[in-house]
Amino acid sequence: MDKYAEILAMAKRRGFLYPSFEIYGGVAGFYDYGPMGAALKRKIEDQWRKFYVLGEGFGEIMCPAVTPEEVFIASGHVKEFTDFVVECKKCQTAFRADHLIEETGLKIHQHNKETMDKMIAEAKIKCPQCGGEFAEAHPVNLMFNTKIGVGKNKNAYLRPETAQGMFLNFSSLYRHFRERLPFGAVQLGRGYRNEISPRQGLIRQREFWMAEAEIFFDPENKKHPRFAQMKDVKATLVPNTTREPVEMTLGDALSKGIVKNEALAYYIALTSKLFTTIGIDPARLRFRQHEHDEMAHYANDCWDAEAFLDKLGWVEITGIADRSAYDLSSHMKASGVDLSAMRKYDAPRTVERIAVKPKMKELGQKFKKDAGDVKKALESVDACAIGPEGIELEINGNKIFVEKELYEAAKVQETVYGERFIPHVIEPSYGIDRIFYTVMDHAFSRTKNEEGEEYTTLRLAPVVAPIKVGIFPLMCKDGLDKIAEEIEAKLRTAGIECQYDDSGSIGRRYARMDEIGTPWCITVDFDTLKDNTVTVRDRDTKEQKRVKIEALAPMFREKLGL
RNA sequence: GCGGCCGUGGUCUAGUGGUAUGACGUAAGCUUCCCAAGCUUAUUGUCCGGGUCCGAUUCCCGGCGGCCGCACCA
Repeated sequence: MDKYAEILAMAKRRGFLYPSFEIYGGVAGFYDYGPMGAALKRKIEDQWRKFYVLGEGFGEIMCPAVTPEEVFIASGHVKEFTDFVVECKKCQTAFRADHLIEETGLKIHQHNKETMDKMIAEAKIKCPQCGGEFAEAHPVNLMFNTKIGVGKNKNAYLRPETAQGMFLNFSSLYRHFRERLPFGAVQLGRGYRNEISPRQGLIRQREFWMAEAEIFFDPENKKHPRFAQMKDVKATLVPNTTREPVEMTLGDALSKGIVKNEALAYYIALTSKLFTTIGIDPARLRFRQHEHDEMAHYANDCWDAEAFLDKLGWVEITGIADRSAYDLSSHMKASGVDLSAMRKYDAPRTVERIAVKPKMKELGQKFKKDAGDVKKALESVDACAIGPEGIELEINGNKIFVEKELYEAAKVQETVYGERFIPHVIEPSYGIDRIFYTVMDHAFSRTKNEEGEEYTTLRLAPVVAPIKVGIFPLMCKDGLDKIAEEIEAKLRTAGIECQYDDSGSIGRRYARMDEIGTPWCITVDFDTLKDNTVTVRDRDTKEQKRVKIEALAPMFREKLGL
């Protein structure tokens, strides 16, 4: 068995992961977290919250997964998540229609079935594999489709990312954070993608957990107020220019222009620190800049955190993207709601501008029910758009001309306190399940004991270990088990997860704890009866030392930083 | 989605047209037991559906799942 298979077998045996719906044959792309897995996952999430909510002071929000269609039309996901696929009639190989067409040098102006079929037919594109004819294109959308309500219902999708929730609530969040940038909102929840063929276990699921932060910046100032604290953090960077890994501090990366702005650099450093804290091996972690054609439809720069996994190679576990103003602009346009922020001037400014005052009586007679829209458009028209004979406007997609008799244009003086702009967004987006698997993979260690048997230890960082302490009576005799049970109760009261075990030999019990990554084990032995001490055994060094029972809870709390 | 290989207790595995082997694990007990010791006892299985057959875990078909390759992975 390879290490990947070993980890999955162990994960199932020890209660970390179960294939979902197993008694009905299972469904690919879904996993259940067992008691150990759910605990480990939650502890990873807790550390993430410690960095983003406690450390950064961001606000955690929770939004529905079921999302009406217009949100994803505006965000671009309906279009970008739909691929047209064609299959060869002869050899059945499937290709993306747009890729085939673009390879011939043609440009696609409309992403629909008719255009794709027509272009493939006209360009006489044949199967690159066998030269066969293609069948008609069919759409493949990666979002789960559903309906809201019965009868007159509304099209909806399960969200493929949690980010949209932060954008939709931008105005409320902006007010919540007292209208000062930068601020961040975060969300930890499930996302859904109807993958065509999910494989590789937790790495590509159809329902998965993500932890996303959207930090809103003034585009003129993508500086991070606490960058000084991060400038000496080292990370392995792979820029898209050289494509060579280099280890350097984020301060250097920024001054050399490898990372474009302070905000991106800050979150690369923060991610590196978070991952080290939860036990990801820095030697198997790198940050790779996306190639220009690799970037998502919304991103203008992106660095992926990639972890090296046994068998799978380098796998993306986090994306840190500069989404610029893409999302807020799109939603502003689609919803008609203002999602801008205000950049206040140090002192109010007096400006002179030409204001257009519509004459409503004439306007009403000419434009009837459109008059209201015309009035709005006139009032916000730019001075340079005013022609000698009138103003050309676009109302609901129609070009109209407003003669100069229908309004008055006059210079006015106004006090302006600032200017409005659409904030830019830096988005660190963490794939929790992938991080979970990385933590398992990097902690998993196999050695041979003296008898040459394979021995598994999960070297989890104590902060994320599901069980912190195993408690064993050496034997169930002379009240040793009673004492052990009392210690268990005491540690639980002190907030330390522990597990009592009196089954099998002492070595077997250590082995069980080692396999689920428990960092410490306590053994109550016959000396305990004499001097009230127990042995505390360390998972990684296997060293034992005697500790007074009363000293146990404070000692573990200190080790765990509680 | 397509093609290839595969599917036996919780895990790994033997084997078979006549209800299935072993190991590990797990549980109870014995053993002053500190790194999967030993002994006794218990425990659970042929992925699902259909077909052929007196009889299918085995042969055939379909589904589901896994692995590999192609495609996909904003």
